[in-house]
Amino acid sequence: MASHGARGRSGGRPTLEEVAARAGVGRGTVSRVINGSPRVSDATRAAVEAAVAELGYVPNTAARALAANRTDAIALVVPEPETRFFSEPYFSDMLKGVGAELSDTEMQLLLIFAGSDKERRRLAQYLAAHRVDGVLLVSVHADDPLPDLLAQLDIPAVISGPRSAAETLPSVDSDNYGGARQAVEHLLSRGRRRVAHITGRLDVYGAQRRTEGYRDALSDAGHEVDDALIEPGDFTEEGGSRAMAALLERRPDLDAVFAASDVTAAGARQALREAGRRIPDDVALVGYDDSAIARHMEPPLTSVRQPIEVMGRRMIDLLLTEVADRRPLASRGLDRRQVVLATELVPRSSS
Amino acid sequence: MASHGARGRSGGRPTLEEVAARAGVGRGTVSRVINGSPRVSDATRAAVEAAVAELGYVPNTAARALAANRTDAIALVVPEPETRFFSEPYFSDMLKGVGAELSDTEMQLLLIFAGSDKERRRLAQYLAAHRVDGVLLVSVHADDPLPDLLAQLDIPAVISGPRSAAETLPSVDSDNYGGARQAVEHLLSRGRRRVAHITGRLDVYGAQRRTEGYRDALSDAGHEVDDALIEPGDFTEEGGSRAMAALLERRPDLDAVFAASDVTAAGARQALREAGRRIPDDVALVGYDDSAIARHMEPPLTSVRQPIEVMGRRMIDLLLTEVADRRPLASRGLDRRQVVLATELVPRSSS
DNA sequence: ATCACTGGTGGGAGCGCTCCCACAGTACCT
DNA sequence: AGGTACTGTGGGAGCGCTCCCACCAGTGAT
Repeated sequence: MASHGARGRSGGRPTLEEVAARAGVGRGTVSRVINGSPRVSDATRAAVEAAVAELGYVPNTAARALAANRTDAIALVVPEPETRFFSEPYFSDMLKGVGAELSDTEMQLLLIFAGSDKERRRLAQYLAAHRVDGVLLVSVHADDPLPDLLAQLDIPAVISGPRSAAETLPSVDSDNYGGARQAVEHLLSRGRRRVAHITGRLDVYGAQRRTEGYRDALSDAGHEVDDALIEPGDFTEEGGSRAMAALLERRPDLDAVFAASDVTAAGARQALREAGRRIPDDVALVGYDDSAIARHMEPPLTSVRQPIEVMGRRMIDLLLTEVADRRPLASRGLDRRQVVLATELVPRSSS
Repeated sequence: MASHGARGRSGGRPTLEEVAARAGVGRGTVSRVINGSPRVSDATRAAVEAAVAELGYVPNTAARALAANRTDAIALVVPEPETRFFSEPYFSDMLKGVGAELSDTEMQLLLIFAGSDKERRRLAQYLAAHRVDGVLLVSVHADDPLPDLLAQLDIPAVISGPRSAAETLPSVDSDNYGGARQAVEHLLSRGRRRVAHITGRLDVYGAQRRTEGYRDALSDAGHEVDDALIEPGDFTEEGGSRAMAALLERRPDLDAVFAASDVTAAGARQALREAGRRIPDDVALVGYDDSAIARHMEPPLTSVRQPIEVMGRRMIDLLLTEVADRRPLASRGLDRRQVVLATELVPRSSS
């Protein structure tokens, strides 16, 4: 853990100037070495590195930020209360990917919750102060003012889950449409014929796409799409349960359900059980997310897995590119950088 | 969200200087107003505030940090991989308390994971660069070098869960000893006579205290402490299960178990069930933490609840005091600031 | 020998603040 | 009238970097 032996006189930490003196070079040269500029001779570089090691020099971030007008920090903004953040394995996986991708960088990651109004005001203030070089936005609703604020402040941002087909921000998403198709095609291949669908919150673009995937998978397979087999949910367990009850009432002959999330599926399972339907014997059930819930459900739930960790990594990729492009005067806005990652169906005994 | 209307010429954000010019005062005066100094006349203050609002001025944190040698940020350091952090509701509750207590402050909270060696090296570097004014340490093992590093760098720190009775750092903890006593006394009051104990990791001070509480509760009630009824665990489910099996083999007549954590209790329950013992009929079970596991267990688990959110708040209290004391030359080291909070037994049907 | 260059280097200027000293103004004693 | 003690204020001097321009060899072409 570094040598903290020798120190500058004033009892404080050594400065660039002191390193320069010790190495017998100028300030500029030390700065070049520290920042890995190639325009330094090997001998000089070695001398500077020795001085750095001897003094235990660590650059002063504040000074660097002031002089270079950058912070070397990016924020992961979660517009939800802490509680949801922790309960959803989604976030933890994403954070893992983000952390991994960031680990060979100098960038520092800040985690900022903006669930309450108060927290959002603080965040706005924080961003206005340009305390981060870029922002990672997760689970943003279509009408959130945050993306606009960021654009206005000219702060690079990447969003996970575009807000619409016309998303202007760089984004990373999984293939919601394709994932939904996989789920429905799987059910059809198992011989199911009356496949119902409980949607997610339809103000979330990804949820819309899943519903579209459901429709297209059915019609492409030569089935007609029966609107009576579609019931809106809201990604919650209660919503799933309520929707399932409604579907059973309307179409008691259904033999399969594609739920827009695992949590929704858990609610649906509850309603099915109360109605005396067996899973998968009477009704096959497929969820979305492949979360812990899916593995622990009774019976284990077939689900569509998203590569969340990879999504985290790709978001960092995009953001770092954005940040780097911002340094000189880069041309932006034209090339929409939207990444879409493939999903995978994980079959279990619920279907 | 602030007015971002008028701007300084250079296209950039307005500076102190510009605010001063606009308000017709000097730089020093604006600085005083911004920092809430009382040595400013009301008229001047009003003029400055107006200028600030008109220009949408936001102080440059880097400049402030450089000039004032502080960062207005503190770090919550978690020496565990992300995964554990997210799975334990402990952390989420603590974070809630910390966030709440920090919300009427200018302080920014950074969440830093230091589970791997690589991450720890980065953290050391980060701390050496003095990028935070203080550190909150959670779940630190007795032999962790982190506290020493912090002391060496002279960075204020507060620890949750002292490393030993001789802890030198300010700390916040719940009353592990008392909590254990509550658990055992509860079991005795229910008529149990052969109360076993599965310990936590005994290199964790809190776990030791729980075991001491178990012993003292028994002997104070006039029971002899039988070492054959004590089996070491490690806070994990497997550990709990293994320990329970060992106990059953050694003392098949036991009629109650106090487990050092809910997770341990979950493991014990498994082993008891496999041995054909009914809970609570044959064996009563009490856990520790009152986590979600306790509520969802079958049967629901009696457990000892710690006021984790409050602990988070108190940690911030202590840390902010430390940080403030550090500004002038305060006398430290003498008054050990150790906070211990009371626990509460939550009885459920497992006992 | 002269004139380009080019890789390597030193150091001034400045980033936007806070700190602190100096000073004007007023008030209240001797 | 002359001190003494404030309160409120302006502005110089940094904080420790990065940026950039100037400069000094050396090298090869003319």
